[in-house]
Amino acid sequence: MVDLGSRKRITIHDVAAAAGVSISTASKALNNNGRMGDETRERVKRVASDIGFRPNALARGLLSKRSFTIGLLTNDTYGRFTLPVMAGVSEALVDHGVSVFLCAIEDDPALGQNHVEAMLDKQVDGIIATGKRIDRSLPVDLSNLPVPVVYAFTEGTRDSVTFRSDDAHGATLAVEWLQQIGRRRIVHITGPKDFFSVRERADAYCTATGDTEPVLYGVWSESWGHDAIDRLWKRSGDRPDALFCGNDQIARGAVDALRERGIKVPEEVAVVGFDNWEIVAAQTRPPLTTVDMELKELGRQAGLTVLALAEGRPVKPGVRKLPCRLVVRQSCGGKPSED
Amino acid sequence: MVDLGSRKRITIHDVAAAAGVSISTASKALNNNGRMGDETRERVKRVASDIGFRPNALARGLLSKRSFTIGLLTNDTYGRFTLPVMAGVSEALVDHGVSVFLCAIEDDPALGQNHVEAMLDKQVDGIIATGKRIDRSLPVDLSNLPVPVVYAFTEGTRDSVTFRSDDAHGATLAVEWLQQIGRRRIVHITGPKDFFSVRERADAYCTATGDTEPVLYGVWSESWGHDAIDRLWKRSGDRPDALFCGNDQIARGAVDALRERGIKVPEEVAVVGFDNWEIVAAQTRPPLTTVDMELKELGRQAGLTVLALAEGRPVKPGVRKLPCRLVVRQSCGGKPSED
DNA sequence: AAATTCAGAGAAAACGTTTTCTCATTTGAC
DNA sequence: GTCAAATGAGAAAACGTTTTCTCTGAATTT
Repeated sequence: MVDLGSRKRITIHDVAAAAGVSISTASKALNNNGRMGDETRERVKRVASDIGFRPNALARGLLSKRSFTIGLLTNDTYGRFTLPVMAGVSEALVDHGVSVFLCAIEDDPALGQNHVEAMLDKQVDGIIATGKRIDRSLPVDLSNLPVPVVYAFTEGTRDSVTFRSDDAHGATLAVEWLQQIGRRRIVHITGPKDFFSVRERADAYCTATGDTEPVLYGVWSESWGHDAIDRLWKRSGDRPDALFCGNDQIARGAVDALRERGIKVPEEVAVVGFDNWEIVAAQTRPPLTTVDMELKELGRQAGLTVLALAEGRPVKPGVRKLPCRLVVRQSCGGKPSED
Repeated sequence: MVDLGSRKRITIHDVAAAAGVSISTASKALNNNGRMGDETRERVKRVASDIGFRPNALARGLLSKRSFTIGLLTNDTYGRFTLPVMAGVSEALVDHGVSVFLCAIEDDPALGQNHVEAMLDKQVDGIIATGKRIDRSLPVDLSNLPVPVVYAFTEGTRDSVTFRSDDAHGATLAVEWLQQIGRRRIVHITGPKDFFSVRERADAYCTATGDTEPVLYGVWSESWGHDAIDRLWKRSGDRPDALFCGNDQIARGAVDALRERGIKVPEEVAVVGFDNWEIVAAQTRPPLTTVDMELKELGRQAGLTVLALAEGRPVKPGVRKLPCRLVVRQSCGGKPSED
C-alpha cells in the first residue's frame, strides 16, 4: 500500500506555540504588519521557517476572498493554440502565487457549464477564455459571472477585454520580407474564407502587394497546399516566385509539391508560412520562414490583465491586437539556419 | 471599465433565512443527512436552487480536508504526451467535481519546487506527475509529500504507483500486423538507444521477427527517417519490404524518402509508425498506420487512482503497463481509409 | 400517569487564517 | 510627578461550511 507518512500539516498554531506567542502575533509577524518588537518578529519568522510552516490557502482565501487561482477555459483540443497561451499565463502568474486550472471543454456546452461551475465553486479569482480561432466564441456563456473574464484568441463579449494577434501585421511582415528579397509575383494560399483571420491576412496581403494578386482559398491542410501548387502550375501565364501561405501546414504541402516538381525552394520560389508551429515549420525541408503570433506573450498579458481585474484595478475594455514576429528559417533564403 | 455586477455571493445563510430555518438545518437538508421533516428538507432544497446557491468549496475544503483539486505536473513543453494524458485525467475527474491544476515546469527544478509548493498550499488532494519519456523523472522530488502522488508516463519512485504504456506490446502489434500482410523483410528504424522505450520496442521487434533483423538507431526526427532510407538503399543485399518506425516523425521521413525514390508505399514497402500523433500520422501521404499508446486511457486511470488514494482507499504500488492499440491507415495497405 | 424513546430543529464548535479591538505597560512632555 | 501618547502583544470576531451536541415536545411504552 502507498504510505503518505500521514504527516500532520503544520498550522500557525504550531508556529505560535513554538515561538511562545499568540496566534495573532504569529500571523502579524509573518505578514509584516501589526506592531511588535523586532526581536519577536524575527523569532516568529525563524521558527516558522524552521518547522516548515506554509499557510493554508483555503483558510486564507476564505477570509480574503482571493483564492490565488484562475481558470483557463479552452475548446482547442489539439492544444495547438492553447499550450503557448497557457505557458504565457502560467509564467506570468506563478510569480504572484497564482495557479491555473486548465479546462478543456471541446465544443460541449454542458461540459463547459460543468467546468465553469466547478471553478466558481472553487472561488477562482478570474477566468481566461481561449480557443482555436478568434472569430468564434466558446460554447458557454461567461457574460454574467461574479469573477472577471478575459478573452484570449477567442471571441469575447461586448465590453470585455480581448487579446488577439494582429494578423494584418503578420501578413504585412511576410509580404514585405518577400518583397525585400526581390520577389514580385507573390501568391497567397490560405484557409477557408469564413475565418476572419483569413480575410484579414488576405486584405493585408492585397494592400502590401498593391494589386489584387491571386488569393487561393482552401482548407488548413498539407494536401490543400499540395493541390494549390498543382493548380498554379497547370494554368498559363507567369508562375509565382514566392508564396505566402495561411498556415505552416499549407506551406509544407506547397514546399513538398514544389520539390516533387523539381522546383527549388527558396531559389526559384520563396515560401513563408504562418503560425510557427515548430513541429511542422522546423521539420519542413527547407525549414519554413514563418509568422509567429506570439501566443505566449498574448497569454502573459491575458494573465496579468485578469489578475489586475481580480485585484480591482481598472482595465479598459476592448480588443487588443498584439504584433506578430517573423521567424526566419531557410525557405526564403536570407538568413542561414537559426535553430 | 469592466463591470462585474458586484453580485454578492449567495451563502448558506441566505438559504437558511429564505427558508426560515437555521443554518445547521439548511446544511443538513442540502447534504441529505441529519433528521428533519420531509417537507422541511424539500423546502430548503427548493429555496437553495431558486436563489442559485452553490456551496463555497474553500469553506467546505477547510473542514473536510478535501479540496477537490489535483495537480498535474509535467516537463513536456510541447504537450505531445501531456495533452492526451491531461484529457484523460480531466475526463475521469470532472464527474467527481475535481478540477486540475496544470503546471508546466520545463526542466527547471526551482520552478518545479515553486509549483509544487503552490499546489500544496492550495491543499491539492493529490498530484499526478507526467513527462516526455518513461525512463526519466521530473526535476523535483515528490517522494515525501503529504498528498498522494501518481506517476504517468514518467519515472516514479520505488513504492509509488506508476502508469506507462506497454511498448513491447505495441511493437509486437506492429510487427505481427506486417507479418500478417505477408511482409518478411522488416526493418526497424528508431530513436536513440538510451531511451528505455527504444530498447524495449527493439527487443520486442527482435522477438517477433525471430532473428536479429537490422535495427537502425538514430534520433526522433523526420530527417533521420529520410537518412535511414538512404542508408538502407545504398547498401547491398535484400531491400526491406516493410519498415517499423520508432515514431511517426521517423516514419514520415522514411515515407517521404521512399516516394522520392519512386518506391510505392504500401505496395513495395509497408510502413508502421509509433505514437499516432495525428498531425504527423494523418498528414503523411499515405496516412500512417501506427501504434497508439492510449495515453488518454492512461491519464484516466492515473486520475482515478490518485482519487482513490486521496479518499484513503488502498492501492497496490507498482508499475502498470497499459496495452497499445494499432491504428490502421493506409501505409500498410490492408484496411482502406478510416478517418 | 410517569418514564422512555424519538423526531425535529437549533446552538455551538471546528477548520486555519487575518484583522480589528482592547489592554497593559513604557516612554516622553510639561 | 502627572498625563498623553506610543508600544507590544493578546482576545475575539470573521470568513462559509459541516458536524456534534443539546433541547423541546410529542408519541410510545410501562
